[in-house]
Amino acid sequence: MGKNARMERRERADAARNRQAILRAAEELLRRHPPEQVSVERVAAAAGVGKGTVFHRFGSRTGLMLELMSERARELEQDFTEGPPPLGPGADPAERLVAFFAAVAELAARNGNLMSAVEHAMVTSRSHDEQSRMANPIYLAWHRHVAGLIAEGRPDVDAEQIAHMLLGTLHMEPIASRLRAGEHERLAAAFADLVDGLLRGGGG
Amino acid sequence: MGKNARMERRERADAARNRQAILRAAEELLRRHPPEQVSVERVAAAAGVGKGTVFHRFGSRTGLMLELMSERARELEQDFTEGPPPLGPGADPAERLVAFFAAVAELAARNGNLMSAVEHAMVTSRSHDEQSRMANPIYLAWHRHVAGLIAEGRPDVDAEQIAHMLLGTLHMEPIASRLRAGEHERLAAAFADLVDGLLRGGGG
DNA sequence: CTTAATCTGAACCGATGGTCCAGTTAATAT
DNA sequence: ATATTAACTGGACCATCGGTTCAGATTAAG
Repeated sequence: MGKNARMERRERADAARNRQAILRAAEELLRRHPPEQVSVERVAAAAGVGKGTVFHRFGSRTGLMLELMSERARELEQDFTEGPPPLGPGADPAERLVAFFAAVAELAARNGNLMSAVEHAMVTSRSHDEQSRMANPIYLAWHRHVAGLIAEGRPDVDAEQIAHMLLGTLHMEPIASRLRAGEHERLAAAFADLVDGLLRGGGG
Repeated sequence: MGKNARMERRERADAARNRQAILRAAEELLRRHPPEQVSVERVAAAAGVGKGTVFHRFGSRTGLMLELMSERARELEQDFTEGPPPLGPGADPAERLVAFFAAVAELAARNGNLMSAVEHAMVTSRSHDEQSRMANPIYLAWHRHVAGLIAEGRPDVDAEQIAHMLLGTLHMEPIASRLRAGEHERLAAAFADLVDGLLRGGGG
């Protein structure tokens, strides 16, 4: 086949430009305003495009937020699946879990309202497609990772369930607001206490 | 003073009747449908009253959901503040915490979507008053209780923060759906593992 | 019965997520 | 260059929702 003859109909140049404009505009708005004040229309206006374009590109408000989150999460995923310890393989499960939550907390803090923005988008979505958290690939990957580490350290507990619980803590308003206030280290410390107790206290 | 001369302008009979009709209708709808499908308008229709009446009585959608939740939570609060162990005073903190979460899980399971309904109402509220979780008296009471028990058992950790985290787990969709499926015992067990590790593992 | 306060409910409002589609534009074939 | 075509664009439009308004109905008190 010639030069990549399949060629998959690449995204057009103007489309790519607008996609970036939209993502960056959303990012900027989220940095300055709580998620419920960042409507699709405002994002579109800030990006200098029409509302229809946003939906054409991202399918829904949720799709946009998810894409934004993916950008940030991809690197982290790389790190915890194949990076160096304590995030990556090598360290013991408790250490890795603590490191993972610290990393997530920092990611969330750096991006203002991203975590709650995704949450907010899902809850307020009026679209028909399955917007369940379980359909969110990022959440799935995180859950698999956390559940795996828990099971490794404590084969006797319901790792899947507890993983959901631990991940759930990130969506809480009282937590999110602390994140926004830059207190992610205080959060990470609290996580560490929880995880330490769980993995080192009981059955290990 | 005469027979309760202050007399406080009691709620009118028709108003009281409608209040009950609205609460029961909301309860019933919530039992059959996810919270995002239970609009104020549907509740009003099911109760046989106008939409305006609902808002007059409860102020907002959030107010209605909160009232519904309060009905259920009042009894529980009594139990854990002055009831017999293991919920009430007397048992050790770890036991009381586990019992508390088991009770909350059961309460939530019995009422289908109540927990997520309150959450949903708060997030989608367009009203101007402070709808922060911290303004929710039930949440406040629960948080105070949980934080107190944690601090009692582990004076070395950030009890306030961890209390937020533990309570936060109740709002997650994956958790809520398990609650709806009646798996509150599985949830309670997971809670127990978390709490046990925390209170008995580390510094106790 | 009169009166005054309270309650009621349907029309109305503003905002939002999402859809539609006629016109525009970039990539490809000629 | 030009023609062709598929993809892209954006603003008008829609349905729904939480919430407000207010004129008329209803209840309780005097």
